[in-house]
Amino acid sequence: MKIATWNVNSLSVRLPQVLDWLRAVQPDVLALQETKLVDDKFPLAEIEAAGYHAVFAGQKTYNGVAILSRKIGMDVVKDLPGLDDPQRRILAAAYDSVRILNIYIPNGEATGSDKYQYKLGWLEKLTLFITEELKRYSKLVVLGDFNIAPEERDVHDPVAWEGKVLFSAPERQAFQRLLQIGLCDTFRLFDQAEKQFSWWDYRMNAFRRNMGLRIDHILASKTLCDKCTACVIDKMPRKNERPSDHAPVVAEFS
DNA sequence: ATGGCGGCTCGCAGCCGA
Repeated sequence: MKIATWNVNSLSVRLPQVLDWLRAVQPDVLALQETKLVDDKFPLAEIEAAGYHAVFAGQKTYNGVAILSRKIGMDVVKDLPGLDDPQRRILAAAYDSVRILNIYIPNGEATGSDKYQYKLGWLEKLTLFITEELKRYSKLVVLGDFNIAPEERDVHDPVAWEGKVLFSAPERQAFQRLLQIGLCDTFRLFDQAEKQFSWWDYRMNAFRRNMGLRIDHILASKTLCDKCTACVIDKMPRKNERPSDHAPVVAEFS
């Protein structure tokens, strides 16, 4: 089973690239973030024509998440329990015994800002929700745009980023808590080349200079980590004309 | 120190992202 995540930064702009990528990579599940589309405008016909089902939770201009899948999703959840939040940042669905939890964690703007507090609160509620989901599903995948670089090796310039949003201690601790409650970072189950990132700023030729961060992740429960055979970042779509600033991440399970 | 790019909108300037 091939499971992927991609922050597309507008699905209406990136739809042709997503369809090309589905054809080339043939994932069983693709979790999308930042669709930036209300549900009425979700391109369901094009996605079904490509051989995929879809569940989606959209809003205007910002955020928006979707899961494309070969099978039909069941037990769909679109809200983070305990948080009254109009922002569409979470989408869970079950595919047979495999639970997929697609998340777009808030950016946080800057440490100390209101948005940073919102991010930390969101992470607390997320941790509680995952704890409950693990009780219901032994095969759980939590994937998406985490907006957290977990370790120094996930940052092109850790000295410059020290204490900054996306790499601050409270955010990294929240990420570690997700590992403590029973998830593994599938990317780190395998030997990886150095300086592997999933996001590069559009500015300053950051992609060409590989000035990036690894902030898009695929975490899995113990049962699935034992079955994980690969996890890679696919940089090819970042080389497209009009690319998303994020690259897809792909994990495979036997 | 700033803004740099790209996508969005009750749009043509200002916001947000990371």
